[in-house]
Amino acid sequence: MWKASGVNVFRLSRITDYGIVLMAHIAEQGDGSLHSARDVADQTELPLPVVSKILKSLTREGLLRSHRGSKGGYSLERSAAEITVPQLITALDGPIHLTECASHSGACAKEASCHVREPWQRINAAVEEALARITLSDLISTTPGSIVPLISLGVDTRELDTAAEKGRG
Amino acid sequence: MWKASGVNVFRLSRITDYGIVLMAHIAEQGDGSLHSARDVADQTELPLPVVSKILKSLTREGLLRSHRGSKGGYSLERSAAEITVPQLITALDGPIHLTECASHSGACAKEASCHVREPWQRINAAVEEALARITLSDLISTTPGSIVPLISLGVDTRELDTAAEKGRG
DNA sequence: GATTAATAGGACCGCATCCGTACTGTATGT
DNA sequence: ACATACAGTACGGATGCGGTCCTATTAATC
Repeated sequence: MWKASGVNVFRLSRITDYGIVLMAHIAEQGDGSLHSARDVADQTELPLPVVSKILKSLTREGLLRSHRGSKGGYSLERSAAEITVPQLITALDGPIHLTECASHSGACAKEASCHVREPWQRINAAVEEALARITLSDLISTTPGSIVPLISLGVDTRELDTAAEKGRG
Repeated sequence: MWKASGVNVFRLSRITDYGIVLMAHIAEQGDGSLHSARDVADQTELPLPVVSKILKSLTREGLLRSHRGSKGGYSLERSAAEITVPQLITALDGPIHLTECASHSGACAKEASCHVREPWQRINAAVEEALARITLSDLISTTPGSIVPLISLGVDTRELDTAAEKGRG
């Protein structure tokens, strides 16, 4: 059966997906370590042009510090604990606006007759908040059973499951 | 200056955006009320074909109940308080998987060398959880100052602002 | 100073897919 | 019967992501 839109529209871009992988890789080697785009590409098994492009963007957005010339490379601008997921997303995908009308007033011609604009902004804030509580260092903590990030969110995964059940009727 | 990818990729589809508006409109009239696609389209000032398409999807996903024939229309299958945002998103945009590797193992050929897969799944769950705490009735509550959904999340918006500042360096 | 290695910035295009429309079929009330 | 309204599908245009390539600039090394 068809759906109104695609199969899975609510996603981050592949560039951002890769970007987080790259940042995690760099962070794993220590906050001050230096990495050339080539090295990172080799070790993550991602195409060099893509890696290069992403690292350049992250540098321009202030998340990485670049060192040009021979023996150059990239290092974290701040410590991994100070880099949050929304910062990474914003750097690569642009500001987090789940819908057009969640961003700013004036974006939608139907604003006057629409009663959902302000709630959308709240939803947007809720998502951004949830993500802001997860830092790059959380992403590289290698304790498999750890649910520290979720606990800090006050998350009870049982509720999620329950809601999903109900959603499926 | 260019970016690695577009200006704002992390968004819901327009169909889902509309879908929430439509559901909110229907819910506003009361849980049992009946609405034809034409009426909803007229009142929300959205194109009828689009509205029709979305309502059909929502029906098939179990969020609306349809009544065919003359004097037919759509009504909520459940009360507005029992319909959550992730259910709406899932119905129209498909399951919430922020990235490919957040969905299921085997989707990414680089799984073996990737240390970020499990954290991505946690991020995904965090977002879904945050959204699951917001119901359709929250969206139509017309109390402008209400931050009940945010409070239930334990959200402190000052932290978000601070993080955003830091992100911009 | 020449050379090499590495980042900076941007141009370009194929391809996927979202968005909206149109059309046929089926059910229901008058 | 007829009109109304939903069900399901097919289809095309436009947008923009995903990935590559090229040139300029900067820094270390010999």
